Amino acid sequence: MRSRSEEDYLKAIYSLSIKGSSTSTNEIAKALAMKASSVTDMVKKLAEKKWVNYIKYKGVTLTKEGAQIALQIIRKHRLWETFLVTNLNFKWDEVHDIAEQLEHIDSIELINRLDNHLGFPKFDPHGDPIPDKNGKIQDFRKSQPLSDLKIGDKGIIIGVIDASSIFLRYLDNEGLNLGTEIFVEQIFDFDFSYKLKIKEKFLTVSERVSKNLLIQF
Amino acid sequence: MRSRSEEDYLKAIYSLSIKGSSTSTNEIAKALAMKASSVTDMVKKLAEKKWVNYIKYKGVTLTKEGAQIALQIIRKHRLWETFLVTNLNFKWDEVHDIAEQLEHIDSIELINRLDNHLGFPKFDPHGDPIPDKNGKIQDFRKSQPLSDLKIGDKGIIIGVIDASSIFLRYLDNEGLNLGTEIFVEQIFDFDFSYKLKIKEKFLTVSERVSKNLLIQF
DNA sequence: GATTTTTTTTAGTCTAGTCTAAATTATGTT
DNA sequence: AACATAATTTAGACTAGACTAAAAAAAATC
Repeated sequence: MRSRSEEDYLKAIYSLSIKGSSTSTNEIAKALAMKASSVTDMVKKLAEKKWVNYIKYKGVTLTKEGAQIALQIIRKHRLWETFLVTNLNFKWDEVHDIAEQLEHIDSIELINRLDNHLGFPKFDPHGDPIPDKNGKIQDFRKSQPLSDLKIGDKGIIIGVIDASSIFLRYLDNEGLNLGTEIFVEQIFDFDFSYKLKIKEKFLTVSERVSKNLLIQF
Repeated sequence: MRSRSEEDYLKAIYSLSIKGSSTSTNEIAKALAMKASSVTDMVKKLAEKKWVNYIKYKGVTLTKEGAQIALQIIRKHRLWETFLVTNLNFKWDEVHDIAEQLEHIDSIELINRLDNHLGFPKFDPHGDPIPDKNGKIQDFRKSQPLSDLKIGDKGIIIGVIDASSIFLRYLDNEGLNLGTEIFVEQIFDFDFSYKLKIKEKFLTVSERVSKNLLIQF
């Protein structure tokens, strides 16, 4: 069996290793709001259980088994978040702390039934992918029309709904290309036009455009 | 804040004090599968927090506050059990261990929303009463038609669904009165008639009768 | 390449919650 | 009431998981 603490470490290491391959004890300490010395201790224990590879002074990586465990915890976290938002009407920004507790409930049967109950969702309310029971995740993220974003949201353009050449030419002309990162600076109430920030420059687009641009968030 | 361990103790003391008023450390130890010495230690700590009254060698009782906490944990336990059975289709005998974990999730908002989502049930799938958010419990238990009982179940007759005089006369004639204790000896598959044991005597009633007799279990 | 700074580990301490074994108190029996 | 037995508490030890302070290693700077 795994302690709650061990699970927290594995999850943190997983998240950190998305960026770089190897993770330092210091980074883990920062992520978990702990001291580096505590991390060293725990990492040794995790290494003994074959959940991480650890070389003194050289950092930590997850083993296959460790990554699998981390993915299952993330699966639980995201399924619970989905449950809280879709069934209990929480706002998506209120659910993190509760899911942080629920993710440690130990029952595979429970989580599979919850998954089924929710209709096997592929993404959680934040748009993050939910690993399936084998730990597989869909590595593309959910997209939504720009018109669904709110002030302060950001994302990357990954597609269009209206694929007419006239629209595509317009986008090209304005510098709105696949992969362009946008930030919603302002939304004007009177006509729902969007003021976007793109690489330190500003651009305002109409409501019509906002409804036809797909944003990965 | 309360530790999981403290909560387990309070809940155990509450359950034990339903029977007698004061509870011994030994009883608590038995209930929690621990040693009496461990219980003594914890009980002292609970006394310091004013959750129990404790006099050396004389036993333990819950304070008002301690009882209130225990009731809230029981509330969580029974609401989660209800959720597991009614929303996730678990059998009523599969849910205890999972609810034992879920009852420690710390969020009042969560449990109130769950309560609302389930339609403010007054009894859990085992027929045990669910305390409301103020800790109030309905002290009569749920009733159900005899036809919902299984072999080996027992209960007391507390009412009828069909209140026609012809049915009531039939019951009276057969000795089936309010307060009569019945035991389900057998259920015949071919016509769903019920063989009941009543004070060492046997009586078989039809499916029709079984659907109209309310049993408190 | 030597030295300083930063990162990481080691060594020792602390707390919560458990245990065992011994001591103490209460209870039951004659 | 005295003694035997049972229940309870105390004393001391252990583990997990955290911490602080000091030592050691790695990285950065000159």
